[in-house]
Amino acid sequence: MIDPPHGSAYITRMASHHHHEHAGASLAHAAEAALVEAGEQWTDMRSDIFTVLATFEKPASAYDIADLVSQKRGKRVAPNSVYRILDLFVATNLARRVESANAYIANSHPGCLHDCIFLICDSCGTATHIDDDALTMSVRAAAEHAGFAQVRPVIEVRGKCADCG
Amino acid sequence: MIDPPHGSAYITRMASHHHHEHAGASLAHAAEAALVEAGEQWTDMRSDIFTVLATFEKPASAYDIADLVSQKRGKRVAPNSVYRILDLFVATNLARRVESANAYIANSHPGCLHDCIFLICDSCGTATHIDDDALTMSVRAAAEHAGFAQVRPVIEVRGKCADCG
DNA sequence: TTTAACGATGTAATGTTGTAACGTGCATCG
DNA sequence: CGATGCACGTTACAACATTACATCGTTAAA
Repeated sequence: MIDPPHGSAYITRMASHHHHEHAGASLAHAAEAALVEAGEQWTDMRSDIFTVLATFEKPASAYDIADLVSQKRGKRVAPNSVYRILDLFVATNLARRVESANAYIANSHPGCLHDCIFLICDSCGTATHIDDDALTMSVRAAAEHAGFAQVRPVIEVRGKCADCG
Repeated sequence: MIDPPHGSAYITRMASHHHHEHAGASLAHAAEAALVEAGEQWTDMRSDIFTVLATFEKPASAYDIADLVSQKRGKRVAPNSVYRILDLFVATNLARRVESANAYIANSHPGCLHDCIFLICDSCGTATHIDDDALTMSVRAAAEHAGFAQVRPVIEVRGKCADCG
């Protein structure tokens, strides 16, 4: 039940700012750069998994990814392998886990560290994210004030998105 | 993957204030009162499940509860039955789901509606909660500003508690 | 008083999410 | 060459959650 969330030694500081919202190939390149920067390899498998994750219109479960990558490769890829790589992605900030959906989402600006706020639509399942450092810092501060250390905020909002109104 | 979180028609407004932190039998009584108030029955099964949940020192999974209640009754209680009742408890605000732990926790002041902030220790698994309406209202506001409606904030912080420092 | 309806719980099966343990292939480097 | 390390494969299983349907007891209608 204790579920030490995929933390790591990789992420150590809050990045200073400037957002490039990447998409498609550009995002994959940014991801590759970030991973290499972290001293990890950008393999075909990792590339495929990242692409599927980034292309998926909603938060993707490990099994969603396993299925799609299996198709793409014409060979079964076990969930196990997907989890390994997702854990790496989360540790290196290439992806985020959406706790309330047991699913993952690609980070559209890797290299940029935030406590994201995710908005997940209960109707269509899509997720968007907000960056509001003032808010997330307040949450961190509140937790630290309560004696917590090494805090990792999980801030998600379930609801109905504008489209599903 | 879409995971419309155990919402319901029961909870419709934000309560005005005054906290009584209940414990033990007092809490069970408060829970019973709240459930009856909501037009539901306070059965033996519900009582047993609530007691186990309230007594459990950490967020309890449905299976944790199923095991303990089974012991107590000397008869197997299926997870299924536990989930049903947990869903009811969440709907009536007698309990909360801790999304990042796939587990549940008793509400120590049922009848009092909040967006709780949970602090979960990655070492010992215990959870505490903070009520900070200013903060949670800001999160709600941010989500609504992004076009979301019927929002249900999920605010949890993983970290190391003071004891595990 | 039978019987219909309903709510709560039981039973069984199955689906989904997540981990553990161990094996294989391949590159690098002494 | 052989050792090491890393990525990935394979198998099995554990943990979490839902579905469909059956049973039982109480209440309400006929």
